[in-house]
Amino acid sequence: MPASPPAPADPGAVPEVVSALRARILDGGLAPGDRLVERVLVEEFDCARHTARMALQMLQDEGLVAVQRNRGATVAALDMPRLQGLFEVRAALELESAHRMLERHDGRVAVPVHEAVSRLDAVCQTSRPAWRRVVEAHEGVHEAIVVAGESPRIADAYGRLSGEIRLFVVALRPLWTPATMAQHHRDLLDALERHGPAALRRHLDEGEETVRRALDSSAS
Amino acid sequence: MPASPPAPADPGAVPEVVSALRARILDGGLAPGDRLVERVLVEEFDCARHTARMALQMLQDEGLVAVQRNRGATVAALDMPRLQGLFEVRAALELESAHRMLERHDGRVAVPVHEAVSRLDAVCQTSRPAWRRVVEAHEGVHEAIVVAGESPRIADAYGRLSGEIRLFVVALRPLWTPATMAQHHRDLLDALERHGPAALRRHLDEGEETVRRALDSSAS
DNA sequence: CCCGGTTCGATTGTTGGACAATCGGCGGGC
DNA sequence: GCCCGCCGATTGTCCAACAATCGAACCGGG
Repeated sequence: MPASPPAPADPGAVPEVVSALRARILDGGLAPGDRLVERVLVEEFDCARHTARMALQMLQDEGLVAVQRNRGATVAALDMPRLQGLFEVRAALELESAHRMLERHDGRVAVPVHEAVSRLDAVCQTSRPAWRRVVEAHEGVHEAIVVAGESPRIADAYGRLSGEIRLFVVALRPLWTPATMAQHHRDLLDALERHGPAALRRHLDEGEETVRRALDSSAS
Repeated sequence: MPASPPAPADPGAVPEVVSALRARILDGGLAPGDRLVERVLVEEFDCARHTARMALQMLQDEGLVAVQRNRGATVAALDMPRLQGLFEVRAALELESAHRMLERHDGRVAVPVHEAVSRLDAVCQTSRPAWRRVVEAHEGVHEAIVVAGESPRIADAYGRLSGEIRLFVVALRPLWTPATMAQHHRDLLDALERHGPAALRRHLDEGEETVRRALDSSAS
């Protein structure tokens, strides 16, 4: 008998559908506004309708799809109110995390956060980096800050936002070069140790404002 | 035809079960740790198993029940790690709300918050007030702060915590008299205008510490 | 007496199929 | 031209079943 069971520890059918759909949404295979009809999902993933329903429910909790009673589910639309609301919650969670991190490390930024910024830097310095890699490294920075706050529950809450956040950060592509991205986050570390969590607030506000312009121009 | 349809606008079977169960949990009809067996719920509420399942799912999102894969659902236990995690997220949301409120009102506390504190005061000054009323008025104060932050999405996130918060606040009963409750929140308003959101942090820390002592003594 | 493996019942996860309720659009009637 | 009622499509709920999984009781050996 093999010591390690070859079975990949089946987590159930629902998570399967959830992650498949999530991947498709984040990769752009499904555009915001697209309808998600249960019958189609059933054929697509060869599962029962209840399974598809449950999956849609989970994705709604993640903010990636919007379901309206008796009216079906659609891929979440990226409009201005959503952007603002998302960044408000994000600010609340990240600022508290930063506060906790700085409080625990005597006002210094934790090592993993420095490492994450370095990785972002490295990715951005390669010639013509894939934007996807940039986005992932960028996520790593903010996630590192949240984790450094040492509150598993805040980290959980933030994790449920991450998909939705990515949806918007990819919209930064036309306006931010990898170089600006890297520069902004190097600056952030300095400012954090110098001015405290308020620096992170300014950083997030800048990001939101930029996404806002990106949405404005793409909506026109 | 009557102008107003007598039909109470059936919101569906799931919300029915959800609110019934929520009420029972918050009123103490169901104790933390009690098992919630799907079959029993089906008989109890005369609904399909999937409906009960969905309801449990929703209540899990609210933090009132814990479901473990293949192991069923139980009423959420009030242990120390949960208390800490809950108050961490709560602090993040309330502090950001307070910050936004103060920023918008030139450093002053918004009127609805004053009114909420007055209501709490009034309830606490009646002779032998029902603790339930005190808890509700107390909730009103913190909810008013969150609403004054003028971020619907933060308010939503906070709303999903409110049931869980109430579970712990009722535990304050043995340690806080209505008088202390009222005093603490009158002081909070002063401190908020004087020292900013940091005052709210101290307020929440005190509350958490008190609940902690209550849990300690009740666990012994 | 204690310990390990085994069996068994209870409960959950998933599936399939069925039906009523609801929504949006289409066409007919005024 | 506008309003109203019908119709297809889709969702919400229910019923019934089966496999997978877990916990606990059970049992035999040390």
